[in-house]
Amino acid sequence: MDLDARKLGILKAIIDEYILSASPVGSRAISKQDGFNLSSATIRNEMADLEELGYLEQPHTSAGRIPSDKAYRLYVDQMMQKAALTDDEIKLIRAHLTAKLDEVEMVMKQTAQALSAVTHYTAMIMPPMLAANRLRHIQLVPLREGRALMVVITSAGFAREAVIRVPDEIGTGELERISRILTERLHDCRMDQLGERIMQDLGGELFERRAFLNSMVEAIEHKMEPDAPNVQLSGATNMLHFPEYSDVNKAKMFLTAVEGRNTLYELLKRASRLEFSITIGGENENDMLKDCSVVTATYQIGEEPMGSFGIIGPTRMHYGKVISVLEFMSRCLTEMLTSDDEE
Amino acid sequence: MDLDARKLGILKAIIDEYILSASPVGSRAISKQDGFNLSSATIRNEMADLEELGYLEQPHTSAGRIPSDKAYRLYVDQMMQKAALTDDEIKLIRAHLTAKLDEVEMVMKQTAQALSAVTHYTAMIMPPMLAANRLRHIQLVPLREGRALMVVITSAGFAREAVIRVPDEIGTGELERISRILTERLHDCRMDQLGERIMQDLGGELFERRAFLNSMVEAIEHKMEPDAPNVQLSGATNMLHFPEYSDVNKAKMFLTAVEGRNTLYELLKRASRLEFSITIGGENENDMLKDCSVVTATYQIGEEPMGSFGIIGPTRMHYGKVISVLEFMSRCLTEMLTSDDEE
DNA sequence: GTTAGCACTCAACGAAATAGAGTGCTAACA
DNA sequence: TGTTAGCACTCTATTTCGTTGAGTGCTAAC
Repeated sequence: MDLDARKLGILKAIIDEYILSASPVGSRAISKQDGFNLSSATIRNEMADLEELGYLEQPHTSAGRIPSDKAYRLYVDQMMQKAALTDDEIKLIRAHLTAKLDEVEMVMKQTAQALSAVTHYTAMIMPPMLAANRLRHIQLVPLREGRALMVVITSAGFAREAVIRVPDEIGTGELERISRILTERLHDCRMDQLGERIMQDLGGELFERRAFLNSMVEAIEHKMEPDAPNVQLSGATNMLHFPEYSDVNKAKMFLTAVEGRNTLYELLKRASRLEFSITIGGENENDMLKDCSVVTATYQIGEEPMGSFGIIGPTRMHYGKVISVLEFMSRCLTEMLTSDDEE
Repeated sequence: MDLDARKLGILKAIIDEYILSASPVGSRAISKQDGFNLSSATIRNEMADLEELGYLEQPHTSAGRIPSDKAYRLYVDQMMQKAALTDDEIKLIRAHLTAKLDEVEMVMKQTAQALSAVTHYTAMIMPPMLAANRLRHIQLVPLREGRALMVVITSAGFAREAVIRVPDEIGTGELERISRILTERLHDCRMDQLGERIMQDLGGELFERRAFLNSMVEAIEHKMEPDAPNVQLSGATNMLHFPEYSDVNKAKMFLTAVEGRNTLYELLKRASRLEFSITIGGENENDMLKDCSVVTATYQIGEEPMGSFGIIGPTRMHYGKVISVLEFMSRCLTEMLTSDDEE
């Protein structure tokens, strides 16, 4: 028994239908569709075959069939057409993004909102990883009693702050001097090499400040990698509109899983290695997401991949549309973050 | 007919019971309690009176009674005892807050999490309003092509960044000079008076930079007030545990209302005027929150009120505990943000 | 003023009946 | 050999209806 063209066609029709209706698809519904001039009985035979092959499942004897994860995988890999964005959708996205966004955090928030608004699924995005950025400026500003605020600014215009301890013997003037020397010497140094460079280059001139520089490096390194709490989430409640989540307990499970950002953080971190990824139902490592599909993409600054973002929805997701939206958004983001109009 | 001591006692017993059980309280349940040596029939008579007075409601004829908003108001104003925090609760809060929190945003996040974890309700917090802070440092860092990153640092150690346009004729050296002059002259100026001061004081020395300074002031003012998207939220899904929200639609309504932060922002902004506030059910202006109670408090830096935070829960909320938790948290936050150990 | 007693109400629960969608199989057909 | 009509069968979802039990309101007696 083989997956011939007709079986494929029927499977595609079933998946398309199920994505819309969310309820098991019967043989009659398919046989009535244009294109197949087959009776429901014939479709039934084919459906039985497809079930045996693992592409369809039957919730119970007298129900229609629903696609399995395996079917979605086939669908995504071979059968699906991308759905171009409508003008309205593009407008909606632009409306979220064109407002003057001068903070990255705002860009992240707006992106997540745009994604969830346009797809009606749940959107998530991880802020940029700054490892590949280059240093532009370091400034130490004294606060009260042995503390200073260190501000580090990168080539792409990101700023990171941290409060650090300052040994008593370092005064305001000295902080200023250290700032100036570091800014001068480390200009254009990759952020993830800052540690080595500070330690190597500056042995001479700032030798007696070794310990202090060490604590600065530590603070910088800590701030460059985004953390779980920095993951932006939007539209988690969208899931409640889907019949899959009409059961309060399922909804609770899902919402609890995404509310603590750790799950999403892991997801996005792994996803940042691939330009694009689709994970369907059981393919997810996280048990909480066994009924969900996750589609992710990445954005860049210049040529350098900076972070990832994505959509979580029911396995019965409108993949074609989601993929198009993410591709579009990836271009938008890369453009926004790369252009000079952005922080 | 009057609210005598016995009626008050019975009302309190009913409210206490209902807060625990969430289901209508019958006369027998009260008459069996120690303290009242009254038969259920007597209680029934009193309950009928209390209903007539507007303190109790009956979902249907043969059900027990539930407290009205008016009853909760009376309860909160006159009858309730504060519930001291248990050691475990204090530990839980400290566990969230003692981790080295060097960014305000992290403090906000952790506070919200601690509040929702310890109360099992939904917590929200608004980041500090910096109007009353004083300027500590201004730094302009050139980015590419006519842009600079402006970093403003305040006395309490907060930093705000904004990308601003720089006229072509202003070079790197000039940016440095402007930074230095502004930092010197405006040192310790209240953030909300920065605009006037810049414009008045510096007419002479930086006269030809008037337009540029103007755009700086504008950017600063924009960044000092927290925005709706900055409101931190935690534990929204906690509400799903309560029988009040076992209906998916109610849950959806609530979650949608809090997901868009605007509602909460309005709530907290209004709340920041009062040191403490309790709003019960229908007292809420927002229709979405007619079934909820909102309890808010404020935190300070030094003597200056900085922002507000609060709890949203069902009207059947454990007010005594929530109030204690918020009072405790208010002290914690004020201490954290005031002490030198904080950004 | 308090209480026992009783008839009454109403939501909640569960069993039984019904409807309807859909299947699998068989036999006939092209 | 693939396709189709027909039919018995299965199983869920929905409705109906009786039952249960918590709780009330009222009355009459204490």
